[in-house]
Amino acid sequence: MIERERKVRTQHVALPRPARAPRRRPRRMTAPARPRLLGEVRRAKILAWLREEGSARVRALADAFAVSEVTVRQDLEKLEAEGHIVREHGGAFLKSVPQQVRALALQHHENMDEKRRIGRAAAALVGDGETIILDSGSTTTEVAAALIGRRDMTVVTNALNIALMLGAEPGFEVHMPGGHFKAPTLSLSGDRSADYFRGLFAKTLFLATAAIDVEAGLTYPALSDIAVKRAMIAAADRVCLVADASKIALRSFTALGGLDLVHMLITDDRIRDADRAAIEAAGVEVIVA
Amino acid sequence: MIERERKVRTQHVALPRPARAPRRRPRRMTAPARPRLLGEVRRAKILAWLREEGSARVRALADAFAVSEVTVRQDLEKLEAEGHIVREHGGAFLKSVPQQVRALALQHHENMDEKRRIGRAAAALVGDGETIILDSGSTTTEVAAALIGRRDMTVVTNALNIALMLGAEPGFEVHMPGGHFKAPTLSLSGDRSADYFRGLFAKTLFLATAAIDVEAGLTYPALSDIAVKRAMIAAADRVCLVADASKIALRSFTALGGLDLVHMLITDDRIRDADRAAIEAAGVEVIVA
DNA sequence: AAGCAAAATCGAAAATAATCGAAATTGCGA
DNA sequence: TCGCAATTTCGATTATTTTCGATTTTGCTT
Repeated sequence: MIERERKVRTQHVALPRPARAPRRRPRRMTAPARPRLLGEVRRAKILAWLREEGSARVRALADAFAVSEVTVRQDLEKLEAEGHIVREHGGAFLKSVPQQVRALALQHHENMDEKRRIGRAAAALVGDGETIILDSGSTTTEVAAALIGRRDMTVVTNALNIALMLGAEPGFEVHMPGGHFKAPTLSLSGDRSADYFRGLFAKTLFLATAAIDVEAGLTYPALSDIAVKRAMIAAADRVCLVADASKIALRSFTALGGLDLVHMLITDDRIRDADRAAIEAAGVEVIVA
Repeated sequence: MIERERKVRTQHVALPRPARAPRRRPRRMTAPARPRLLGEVRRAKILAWLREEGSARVRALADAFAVSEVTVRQDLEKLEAEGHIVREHGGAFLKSVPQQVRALALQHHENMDEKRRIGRAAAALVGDGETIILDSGSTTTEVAAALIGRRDMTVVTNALNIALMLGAEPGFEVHMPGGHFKAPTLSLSGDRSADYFRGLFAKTLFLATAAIDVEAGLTYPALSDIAVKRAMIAAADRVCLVADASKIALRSFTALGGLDLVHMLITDDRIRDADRAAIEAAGVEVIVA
């Protein structure tokens, strides 16, 4: 064990330096705009850590990246200035409006683990800078949560909780259709909602559903949602259904339409082989998260 | 009196696990099993605990997070000040959902007492069964809070927090215009918001403002709100401005129009006599809450 | 009800930990 | 070698948490 003596001046020569390779960098004719990007890399990693953990302590970060706590503090200061994080005495954390808002959606706390996986898989289909439409629902809320950290996204959603979650994030533009507010789903619906989507185009729609059935197609408990969902489908290039496996081979009250309306389904691994085969036979790409 | 073992400070100095980075760890004899949580994170976890259990005792929280009971109390005090919980002798419990949503309106926790009085006075102008329009803002949020308990109300609002508050109440129909979501005010704005009000009529509009001035009229910090507010005004029979006295005789960035747009102003008793006289001379009925 | 003891809270000083400012040091490229 | 900018060091400052005694509340017994 190395004795931690503070007065030794030449201590640094013995320090382990895992990051730096002794290889010489080839000389460049054009000087790069940023001579040092090591700092940027570290900051990006700190941000990644924060997105994973939610918060970080200055000392832990200093240890992890083998830099002084002062440097970490400067990094955090920069990240804070960019609006990504909030700094506090012992470290920093992400603005967790999302956490708070996620708890707002009262019902449907079942299958959360599957829904989270589906959300991550769905988010992987979206690239930075795209425009997407997010339906309301607990699964689509998880899609929204998984999108946090993206840049230059434009999101259109009829779900108030999703708007609140993403609207506070830097790099997100959030738009909502108007309509009649329904408390159980925290969503807007009605004819006026549908009108909003006229003349609007998005790359991908993540659609929620109450029940999927090969014969009945997509069915919903309430009539009023149907118009909005039709309008959303019409406005999107690609329709991606997100639904956990418990909804497959069920029927609800009113039908939106057949499976030919959607291009892909993201679900979890509890889907039965027979169902999967039938859905794929209907021309829908099935992704198991 | 039971002596609890709290003062055990110096236990084993040498941990069996060899430290990966022997960089520098200046005198830390007492290594807590888990690094202490960030204050904000701890408060978030307390909130999560409360959402799970419904209530919590100070002693249990102190044990769970390995902090003193005083610290827990301070945390609870903070959470109470933010409007999330209600504190009582042995611990704390969660507020009702509408009350929590009220706390969502992030900024402007100033002059809350005046705003609450203004809200109550404004609500007194509204009868059961009427249709009203509620602008976004902290004062209009108080109007909404004061309306809770009414029957057969129809409310049109561009404020997400108001929609969430009232939408869950029985006896309330809530509609929202579409538009671009702005996080600081939790509101929707833009041209599409304005379009929504076309062909819509309401008895009373409760309008918020950033600044009132007899000469400059009503002024706002952002241009994008103006269109929505104009449309709201056009859709309402009676326009009722709600603003605490600190906003009187100020000017903001862009003008909506003169005081002739509004029929009444509800404010608090800090309004100066001269201002009141000037506003009344402009044809606006002034109500002091 | 009234009284009493245990438990919980409050206020403020003390202890601990983290931050800030500014000078000194280092790494890297010209 | 120099220069620049990122990083570190160190003392002073600031924020947070704990300690401790006084006070209030609660729960129980009479």
